Amino acid sequence: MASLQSLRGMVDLLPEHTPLWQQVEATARDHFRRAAVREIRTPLLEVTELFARGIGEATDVVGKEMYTFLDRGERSCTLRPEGTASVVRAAIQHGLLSQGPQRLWYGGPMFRYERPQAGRQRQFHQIGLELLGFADARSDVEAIAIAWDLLADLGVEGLALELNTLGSPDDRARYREQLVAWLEAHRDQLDPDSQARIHTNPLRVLDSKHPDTQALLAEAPSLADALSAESQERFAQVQAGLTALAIPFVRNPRLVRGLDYYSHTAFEITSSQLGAQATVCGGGRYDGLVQQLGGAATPAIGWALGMERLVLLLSQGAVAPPPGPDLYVVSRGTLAEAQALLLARHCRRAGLAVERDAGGAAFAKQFKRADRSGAPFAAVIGDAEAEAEMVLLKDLRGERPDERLTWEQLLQRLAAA
RNA sequence: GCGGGCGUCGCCAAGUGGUUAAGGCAGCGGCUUGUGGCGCCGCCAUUCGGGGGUUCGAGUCCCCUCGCUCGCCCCA
Repeated sequence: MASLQSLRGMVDLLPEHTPLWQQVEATARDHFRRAAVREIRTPLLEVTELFARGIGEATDVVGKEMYTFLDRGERSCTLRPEGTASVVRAAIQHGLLSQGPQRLWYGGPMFRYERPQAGRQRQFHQIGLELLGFADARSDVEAIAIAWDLLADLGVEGLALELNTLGSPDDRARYREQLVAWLEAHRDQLDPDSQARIHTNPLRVLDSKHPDTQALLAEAPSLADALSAESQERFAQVQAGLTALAIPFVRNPRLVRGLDYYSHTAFEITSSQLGAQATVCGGGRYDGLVQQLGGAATPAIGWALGMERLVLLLSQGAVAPPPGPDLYVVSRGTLAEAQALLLARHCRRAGLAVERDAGGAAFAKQFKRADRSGAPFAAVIGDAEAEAEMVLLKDLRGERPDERLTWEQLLQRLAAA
């Protein structure tokens, strides 16, 4: 085939699917508005170092999934693989944080060079929340609640909130040492992937899907035991807060998350109906990131929600057929066709959705197209109507007889319909 | 990066080595030159993702390649 195609993993969203996306976006916007969260938009392209430093060199995202290239100035640029690093960078760059805590949301395409599969594309879309400058456990609860309520309001069912704590950076460092030592001692019993991660990303080993490794891990030192009293108390507060809001959750001690910047609360909202890529929304606390990217030490929590996966869940229900226009204008004759364009504009200015037949076709054909457009009414202008500056209103769905009307009468009739 | 499945018209789809590649939907034209939804008639793939090979002969067999898809990995 000589014809051009979209790049692998880059998906077109066709007109029949955009209404559902628009509905999700509108609902999300409304939830953010009600939660006093403001939108921020950042570039799709950033210097590579932002992600290398922010997400972590050892992560899969940075190590093998980034769209990175040299621009004409020989700078290494990367198409953003996630949103948080960019938002934090922008907040630092523009001094947002010196104006107090920031409640921000963002949305848009992200890029990860992976093998596509169900619920996974190379260009995909996220909506995300970032609460910058909030340290309290209550902000963790609030962030999660915003995601939970949004999903519930959209009518997604069968979701599970999985919750874990990664502890403070100190807890994590201490635990990491214990874990590495233990993994080292059992190296030969681990699967190859896990062996490779012992030093680069030991916590990820805990989440290995390998059955043998998983069985072995039952003996490993647990993160929970390494937590300081403060971290434990903090985690208890988060759980109590969720319980107070009647948001059900499941503790998952193996939930680690792939990005380096997380600490304390980590969570995922999953659905069993998504196939292998079950996470709809994932996030957590990242108290160290702002500082790591050159800002003042600032606690923060956030999450990102995968639009494609969410839409996948939503479209498992019945999809409403796209609405047709309010009016379809049919015309024949030179004068009439000129008037049809004027009439269409007149009605559009009055707020109606109007489709005008390209004209030229046989009259019968035009009515056929009018019918298929889904419009409830057709406005007919022929030579006779054009001379008199009238239109014939035809009821395409009901039994009402044709009416000969002036343009203003037409608008009134349609407004009443 | 590694496995499995698949690739015939815009969509669905028959066809399993033998002359001209069914059919349905959509589209276009007509029956009906100012009136649609139903019906009827006609048109709509020199070609089976692409390239090689086997054969007298290939959409049908073999090889390579590209793409789609599901899974691993990872994550939204």
